[in-house]
Amino acid sequence: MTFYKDHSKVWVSVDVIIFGFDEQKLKMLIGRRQMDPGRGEWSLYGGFVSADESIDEAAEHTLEKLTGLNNLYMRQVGAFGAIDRDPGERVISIAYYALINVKDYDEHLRKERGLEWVDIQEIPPLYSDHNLMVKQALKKMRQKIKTEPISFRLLPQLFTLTQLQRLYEAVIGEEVDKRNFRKRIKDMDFIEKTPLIDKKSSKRGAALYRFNKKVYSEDPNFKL
Amino acid sequence: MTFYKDHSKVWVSVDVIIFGFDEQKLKMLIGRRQMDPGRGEWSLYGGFVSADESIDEAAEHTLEKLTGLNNLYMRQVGAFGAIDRDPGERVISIAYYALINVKDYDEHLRKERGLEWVDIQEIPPLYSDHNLMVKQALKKMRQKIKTEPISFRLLPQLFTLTQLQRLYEAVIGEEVDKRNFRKRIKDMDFIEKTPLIDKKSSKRGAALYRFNKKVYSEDPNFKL
DNA sequence: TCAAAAGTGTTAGATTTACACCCATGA
DNA sequence: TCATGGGTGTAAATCTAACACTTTTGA
Repeated sequence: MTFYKDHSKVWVSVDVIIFGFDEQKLKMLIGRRQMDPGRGEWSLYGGFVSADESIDEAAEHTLEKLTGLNNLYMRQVGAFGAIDRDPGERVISIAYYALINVKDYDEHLRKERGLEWVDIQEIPPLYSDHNLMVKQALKKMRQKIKTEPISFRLLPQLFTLTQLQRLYEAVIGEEVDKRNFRKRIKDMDFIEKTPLIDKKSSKRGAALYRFNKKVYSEDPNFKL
Repeated sequence: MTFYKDHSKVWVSVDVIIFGFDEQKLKMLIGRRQMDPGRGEWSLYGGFVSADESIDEAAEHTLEKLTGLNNLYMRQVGAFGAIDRDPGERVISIAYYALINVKDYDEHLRKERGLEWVDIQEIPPLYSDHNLMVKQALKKMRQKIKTEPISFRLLPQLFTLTQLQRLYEAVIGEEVDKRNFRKRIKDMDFIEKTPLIDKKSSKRGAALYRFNKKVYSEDPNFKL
């Protein structure tokens, strides 16, 4: 408290947008806000940043509290700081988005928390500026999915090319040509065909693929 | 102080990265830090977010204090919140970058403030995590310049195609073919040729162009 | 036997890249 | 007159987009 004491402090929170894919549509998790102000409104899940954690850690803790999962793909969307964005007090919030495979998410936990998966196309009005956060998160994610293989984070470990295509379409919001899509996938060495066949989705069966992280990280692009 | 009083507050600052173009190279403004901790280190210019301003306003105020200019192009880079990022106290900082035309910037003011234009290629170690902020800002800006006409913010109102090309090259960090570059510019209706000729840069003289904001905003892409 | 999803190539069009010379002028 | 930067077009290569039929098999 010695250096900056002439300046005032503010509350800083994180809000996490959790995207999931249910084989058809891109969805996100929202819940009814459990505290005042705004109790009962649809809202993102958030938490305050405390003194002993970085903002990224705060986001991870929030996400883990909510999903029971960690090590999920998560990226910062940005800081939101309009003076009156929160109807109660001055709070600056940093938004993050995370990607999960819906099946990894415990339905029991979901119900206990009173959370719902809602279609990206049908997001209701949310608390505070959360709709804006979601809009920006979607924009970032659409950008990302074109340059990085984040799709895998939204699918089971093994997936069919049709699943991958449906996901891609759901994210970018338009249909793509099957043959052209598969051609592009074939060029990506980090998407490996396995000898396994999925028989659930069709009578004929579809080859299961998986993401090979090692191959990807050796790619000149390396990230993750 | 009624709703969130169980949570602790933190200091929030903004740091502004000011990019400029001096006809040859992309540069940014840095100065010697005027306060403890870190007094004397090279640093971005920043300021604390006070209770009566949004974070965007805080950034604008900071920028105006620094340059005497307002209405500059500015975008948020993101929030930086490692616990010990600031050597003095816990401070979360939100970075912004702004674009200015170096000639609009008062040299007198620059000297008074003890600021220097440094080449993007030769940025010295900066205070705290400021190098990281700059790195991310550059990445964002390089992205942007490919999809939006932000170049104009770094050039005088009237400019030659060679200037525009030099700027573009300085930003993306590689040379481009003159004929191909000019072909692309010709397709952009919002870059208008004026009847004026610049005689400073060559004996023959080069046509001066200008950015037509109206045409651009009628473009299907509309932004700014 | 047939409905439903899987799988597979080719061609035309659009976009991108590479490349070299003449022009106008002030010094 | 010559050195300097301004200005211009074409062809090859690459990338993208459009498009339709055969296969497998469980019901």
